[in-house]
Amino acid sequence: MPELPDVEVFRRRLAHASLHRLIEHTHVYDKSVLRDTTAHGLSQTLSGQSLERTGRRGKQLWVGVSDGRFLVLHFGMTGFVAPGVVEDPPHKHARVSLEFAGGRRVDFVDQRKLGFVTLIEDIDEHFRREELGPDALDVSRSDLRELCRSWRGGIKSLLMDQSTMAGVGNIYSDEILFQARLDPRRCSTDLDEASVGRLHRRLHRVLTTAIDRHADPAQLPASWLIQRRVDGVPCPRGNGEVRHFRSGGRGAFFCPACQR
DNA sequence: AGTACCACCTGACGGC
DNA sequence: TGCCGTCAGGTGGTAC
Repeated sequence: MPELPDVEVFRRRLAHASLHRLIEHTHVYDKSVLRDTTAHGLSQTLSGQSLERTGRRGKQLWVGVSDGRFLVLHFGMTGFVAPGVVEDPPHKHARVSLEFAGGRRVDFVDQRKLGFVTLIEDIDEHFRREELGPDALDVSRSDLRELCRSWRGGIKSLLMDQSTMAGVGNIYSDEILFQARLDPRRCSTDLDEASVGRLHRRLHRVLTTAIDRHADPAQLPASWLIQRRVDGVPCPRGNGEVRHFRSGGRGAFFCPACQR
């Protein structure tokens, strides 16, 4: 689930619940989500410190620790941040939780364990090593024009490639292409200037609107494709029917009548 | 360079 | 009720 808007919501939630509070305890319920660190290492680093700032690049959330290091969270398909209080039992699928002075707790929950938690020294080096492109919200129209020109594949795979731009996944790529009225299978080099302009505008508009609505599909406009991801249902514009196809092993949806 | 396919995990759902 | 196959919004490796 978690794409850029979801992770931005997690970031704000985490910041609200945890910044500038002393970390008293670190619990690791499942060490398989830890990358390049151990339960002991994580606890040693975090206990007695505080979290001072938060940031995000694409789908990765980073947190600046008071000792100068960074905690980096990735949510895979099923991860999220769940704030609470220490008296409450941890979430069923909590893998790591931090307890703060004053009684608050934040759980890193990840049912399918496809996400990770790591501790790193240098955030820029981390993103380089991950080969993460610029955050999708930082991509300018001319950047996008250049990316479309140099990418040899389909437009949907360009949007979803995290080294090209970071943050867009399967769901939001379909939404952006629906709103930009572009066939997801189109080759990116074929896009004319007007199409690149629409794509850029919708890239930003979809992501920022989703953030404003707390990345909650139920709160997103009915004119969006997001709640009509079913083969054969009428498209939100009433022009045609939503179609399902496979794109790189992923289930993708679009409206052949609207998207060219 | 880009794509297809499998794997990683767990759980939900439909069919029988 | 239970077993089985299939599917799921992310990503990495490998083979083409």
